[in-house]
Amino acid sequence: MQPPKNGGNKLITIYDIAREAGVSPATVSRVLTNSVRVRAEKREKVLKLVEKYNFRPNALARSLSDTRSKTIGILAADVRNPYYAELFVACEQAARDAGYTVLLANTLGEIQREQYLLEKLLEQRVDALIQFGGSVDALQSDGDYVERINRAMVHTPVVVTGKLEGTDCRMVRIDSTRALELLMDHLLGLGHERIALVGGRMNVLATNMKFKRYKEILEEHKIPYDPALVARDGEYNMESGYQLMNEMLEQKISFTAVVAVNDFAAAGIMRSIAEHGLRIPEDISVVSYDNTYIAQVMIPRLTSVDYHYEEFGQKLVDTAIDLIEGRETTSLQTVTPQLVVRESSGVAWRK
Amino acid sequence: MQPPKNGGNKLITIYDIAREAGVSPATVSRVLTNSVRVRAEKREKVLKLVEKYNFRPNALARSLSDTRSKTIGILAADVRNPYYAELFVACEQAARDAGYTVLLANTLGEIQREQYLLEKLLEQRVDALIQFGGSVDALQSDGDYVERINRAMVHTPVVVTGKLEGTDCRMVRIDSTRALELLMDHLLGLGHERIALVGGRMNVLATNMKFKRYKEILEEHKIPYDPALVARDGEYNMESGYQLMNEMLEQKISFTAVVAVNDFAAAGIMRSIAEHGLRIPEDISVVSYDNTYIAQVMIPRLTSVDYHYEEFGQKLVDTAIDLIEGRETTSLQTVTPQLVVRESSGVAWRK
DNA sequence: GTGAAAGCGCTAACAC
DNA sequence: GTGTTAGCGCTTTCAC
Repeated sequence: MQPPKNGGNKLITIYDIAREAGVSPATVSRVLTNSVRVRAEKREKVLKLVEKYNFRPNALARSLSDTRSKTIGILAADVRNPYYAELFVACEQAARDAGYTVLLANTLGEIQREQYLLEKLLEQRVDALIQFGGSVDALQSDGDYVERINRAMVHTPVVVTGKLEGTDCRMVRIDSTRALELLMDHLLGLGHERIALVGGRMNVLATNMKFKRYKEILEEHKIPYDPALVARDGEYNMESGYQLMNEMLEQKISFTAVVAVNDFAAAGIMRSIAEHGLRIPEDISVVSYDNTYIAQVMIPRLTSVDYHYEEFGQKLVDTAIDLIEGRETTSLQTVTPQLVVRESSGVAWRK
Repeated sequence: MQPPKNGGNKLITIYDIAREAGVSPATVSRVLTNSVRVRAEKREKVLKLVEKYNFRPNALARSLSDTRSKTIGILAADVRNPYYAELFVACEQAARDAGYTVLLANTLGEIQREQYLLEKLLEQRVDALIQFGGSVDALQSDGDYVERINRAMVHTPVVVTGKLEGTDCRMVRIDSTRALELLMDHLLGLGHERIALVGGRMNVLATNMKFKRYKEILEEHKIPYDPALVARDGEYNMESGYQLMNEMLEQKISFTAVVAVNDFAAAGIMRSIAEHGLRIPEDISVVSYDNTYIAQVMIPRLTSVDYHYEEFGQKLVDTAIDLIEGRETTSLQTVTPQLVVRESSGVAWRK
C-alpha cells in the first residue's frame, strides 16, 4: 500500500458515493450493475453522484470479487503483420460488443516468449484465451507447450486458429484446403497447368494442408506433379518470396502461375519476376492468400484469398465466450475463404 | 460470486501454499515478491510448492492490494496501420522490459469510441496512459476530450504522441519539421524545385507543421511557392493519394517530385503516376514518411523517413513510468527522424 | 525473520 | 427493496 506518488488524492469508491447518497454500498453496487431493482429515488441520487464525481468503478476489485475478469487474453504472433492485425481488431470489436475487454500480447515468433506471455495472461486471470499464430500453427505440436496449455485449460478455456495436438482446446480456423481450391480453380480455369507453390514451411499446418490438396487437384486434372514447382523451404515474408522466385527463375524452371504463401511473399515474388524482365500477368500470374492491403497496394493489384476477418474474429470470440459461460461448443469450426480476383492473374500464355 | 461454470476447481492461493508449507500467507507473499529476506529453508519450501502446483499469483488481487496495476493503457488509432502497429509493439516491448503489462485499445478514428475506451482503460486502473493517434493528432484539441483527459490526469498520467492543448500531458513526438527537411534536402539536392505535397489534412498537427516548414524552405531557396502543388484536402490512405494525384496530373500541373503524407498515400500516388504513363523516378520522384514495409514492397521501393520506432516506443514508455513513479519529466521530447533513400527518388529531369 | 490482522474496492448471499 | 456482512487473493503495517 504505497502512497500514490503521482498527482493523486485517492480515487472515489462506492463507499464515498454511498455515504453521500445516504444509502449502503450494496445499493450503489446494485445501481451500477443494474442487477436488482432499486427504488427510483435512490437510484437517481446515486447516479447523480456518480456523474458529479465522474466515478468509475474499479474493474480490478470487481473482477476479484466475482472471480471473472470479463477479459479475454489474446496471444498473437505479431500484429505488425496485417493478417494478425486484422484478426485482432476483429476480435477486439466482437469482444467489446459482448462486454469483454481484450488483453493482447505478441509472441514475436519465440516459443520462450510465448510461454512467458501465456503465464502472464493467466496471472491477469483472463476468462479465456485466444491464440493465433505461434505454436498453434505447427503441424506437430510442441510437447512442452501442450502441457502448459493443458494445465491452463483446467481453469481457462483456450481457442486457437490452428491446432494443438494433445489438448482439448477449441479450434476455429480457415478452411485452408478450400482456400487452395479457390486459387487452383481460378488458375486452371485460366488455362494454367504449370503452377508453382512458393514460400512457407511444410511444418506449418495450413501450408501443409494446401500442399496436399494441391497434389490431389493436379491428379484429378491429370496434370503431372513436378516437385521443382514447389518451393517450400521458406518463410512468410517478402525476402523469402524474392529469394525462392529468383532461384526458380534462374534454374529456368518453366511455369505460368505462382501461388504465393501470403501477400508478403507475393510482393517479393513480384519483384523477382519484374527484375527478370517478365510481366505480370502476361508472362506469369501471381496469386496469394490473406488479402491484406498489400494486395491492393501492389501494381498490378493482387488476386488474393480473403478470410472475412470480421466473421473470423467473431467466431473466435463467440467460441471463447461460450466456453466461459459453460456452453457446449464444437471442437472445430471453419471460416470459409473467398477469392478476390484482381489484375495479377490472367490467362495462361501456353498450355 | 458465481460458481465457476467451466472446468474449474478453484485456483490455488497463497493460503493453500502457506498451509502446506507450514508458514503464514505473509511469508509466501514475501517469497513471491522478494521484498524482505525470508529464511532460506522456508523460502525453498514455498518455492517448491509453487513449482509443484504451478502456482501463479492473482495479478488482480495484487493490483487491488497495492493500488498499482503495473499496467500501461495504450489508446491507439488503429493497429491495422503498420505505423501504429510498429509503435505498439515497441511500447509493448519496452513496457515488458520494465515489468509492466500493456492494455491496448483501438479508437478506430471515432471520437466517441475514443472517449469510451479512455473510460474503460481508467476502470482497469492502468497506472498510466499512452495515446497515439486520434484526438491528440489534431491541430486544435477537442474541448470535451481535453476535459476528460484533465479529469483522468488527476490520478493517471498521460503521454501522447501529438499534443492536447489545455492539458498538462507529456508529449513525445516525431520532429515533423525535421522530417520534412530531410525530404526537402534530399529532393532539392537532386535538383527538384517543383515539389508537390500530397495527402493528409491541414488540421492535423504534424501535417500542418510540415507545410509551414515547406514554405519556409522554398523561400530560403528562392523558389516561388505555388499553392497548386499542395493537395492537402485528403486523408492518410491509398485512395486519397490516388485521387489527389489523379487530379493534379489531369490538371497538367507540372512538378518533378511529390512528397506523400505517408506510405499508404504514396502507394496510391504511385499507381496514379503509373496509370498516366509516367515513370518513377525518371519522370517523377516520390518520397514519403513512416518507412513501413509498404515502402519496401513497392516497385520501385520507396524513399521514406524512418522514425526509429523502438526508440520512440521506449521514450513513450520511459516517460510514462517516470510519471508513475513521480519523477520529473520534460513536457516535450522529440524523436529524430532519419531518411532512408531507395529507388523512388532520382535526379530532376529539368530545372 | 515471521505471524496476525487490516485493508484494497467491489459483489453477493443473507437477513429483514 | 435494502443494509449488513463476508469474502475475492493479495500486500503490508505492526507486533513480537
